[in-house]
Amino acid sequence: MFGARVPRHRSSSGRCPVLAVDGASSLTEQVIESVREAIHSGELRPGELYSVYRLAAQLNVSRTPVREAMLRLAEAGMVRFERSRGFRVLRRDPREIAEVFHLRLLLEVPAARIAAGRADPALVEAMRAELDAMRAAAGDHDEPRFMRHDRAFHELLLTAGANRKLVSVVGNLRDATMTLGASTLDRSRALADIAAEHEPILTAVEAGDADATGRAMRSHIAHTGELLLAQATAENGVAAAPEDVDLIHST
Amino acid sequence: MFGARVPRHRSSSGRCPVLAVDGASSLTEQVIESVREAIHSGELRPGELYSVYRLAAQLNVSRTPVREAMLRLAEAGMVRFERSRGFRVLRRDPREIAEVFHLRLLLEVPAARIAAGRADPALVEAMRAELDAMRAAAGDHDEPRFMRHDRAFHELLLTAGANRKLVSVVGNLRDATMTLGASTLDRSRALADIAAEHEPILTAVEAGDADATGRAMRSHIAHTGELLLAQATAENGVAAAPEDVDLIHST
DNA sequence: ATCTGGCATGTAGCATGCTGCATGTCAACG
DNA sequence: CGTTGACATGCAGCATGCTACATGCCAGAT
Repeated sequence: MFGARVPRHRSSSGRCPVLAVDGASSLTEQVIESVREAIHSGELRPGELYSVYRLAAQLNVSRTPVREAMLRLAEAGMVRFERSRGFRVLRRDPREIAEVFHLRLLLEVPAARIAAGRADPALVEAMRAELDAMRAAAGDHDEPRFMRHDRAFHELLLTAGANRKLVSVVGNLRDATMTLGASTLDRSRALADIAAEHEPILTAVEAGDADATGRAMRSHIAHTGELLLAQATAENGVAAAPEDVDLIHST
Repeated sequence: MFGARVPRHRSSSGRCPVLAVDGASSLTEQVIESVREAIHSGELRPGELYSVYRLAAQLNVSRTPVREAMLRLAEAGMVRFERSRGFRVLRRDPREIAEVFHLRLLLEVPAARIAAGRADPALVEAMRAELDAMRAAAGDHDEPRFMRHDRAFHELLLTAGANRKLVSVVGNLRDATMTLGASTLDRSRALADIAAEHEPILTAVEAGDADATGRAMRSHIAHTGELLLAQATAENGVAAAPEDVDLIHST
């Protein structure tokens, strides 16, 4: 299990004197991160019942930060509390994946168009750096690292779109899809493909071409959505519902 | 102050035996609602420092549910914790209003178009009922009631658009703007105006005309955004930044 | 064999004690 | 009069005790 990742506290009460391991300031945030990873890695399985008690014991912290962490995850829809029984990791159904990508299309395409109108050499350079990092991560089959740089690439562009709220909403949407079980598909190929899709986006931004940027972004997000949708349906052992696929393309 | 709104607990520890007052199941949720209202009514003012300690005493509950409530509000961006100092109600700057309405345009207009294609007599009837209730509330100058029905009207339409995630995201965006101080503008007129703007939306939906529905929704949301933006700038005593106004119309 | 009721077990939720820390205050010192 | 530094105050954050409740299990009754 993922025990003892969080620093040990003193025998009795009192603030933990160990400096923050993650750079995260509070125990609660560290627990959130641990649980996120545990879900992503499959240590915490959807559908199963868990309890704050046991989790706290495994993580070597008291129940309070665990409880607060789970409450926040519950609010994000990753988990559901059941009164007097425990909490359950929610299963990501394909429907939800489709919905998230529908929203990302609605938000990120216009944002990218706006950002393209404000092409800035520094921005382009930063995005190029992230794209290179993505390719490197794809080569190493390092999915977590790939996801980080993918996210950074998109955030750079969105931030240039100058709507902070939009950036945070899209960030939450990404979080919602990052909790799929570990992807065991032929990621090696898929990662490289996805990285390649970012090239036309960057080119269009560099040229200050809003239309082209929008088109490139649309096709990239739609494609990513299809990949994840296929993966999710495969995990659940069902076929992808046509209306879910349509939802992604209904923009 | 808003003390003693939450049921009194027993002298020492133990679960509060009083049945839930609000219909809300947990104390935490009741506190959230109390604080929401207090912010909206001006009892809790932006910029001021408050503490979980004092708030818990005023509400007659222990610190835990208050803390949890404030953490959730902090995550929603309504409040910010400052280490070892307390928490602060955040001021809604005009910029944020503009951003929220920009997002609502990006999301609600397409959603309304989709929903219009699935016009359903029951839906139209339900929306008409909400619209009537809005007009009645506007007549009574009952802003909270008006807001409830306004929200219900939009949610009916969005739900018909068949993207649950979109409904919840838009709901969060609404929450983010509902924390403006009590509006003391000539609401009486503004409320009636806003209600009237819903009529063309309803008509277009009834006709199953996606284009018209989208246009009506766009102009309604843009107008509402302008109103709130003007109100926010008036509160802060500054003029509305042109780029904020542009943001709303940049869709 | 089937039903039933009480009890053991484990849980969420709330109350409360405790600690380190940020800040304000004020006295002693330059 | 300005500076500094020890102390008082009040805070968030964590640990932990306690209660009501949901559920499973098993003994005893039918």
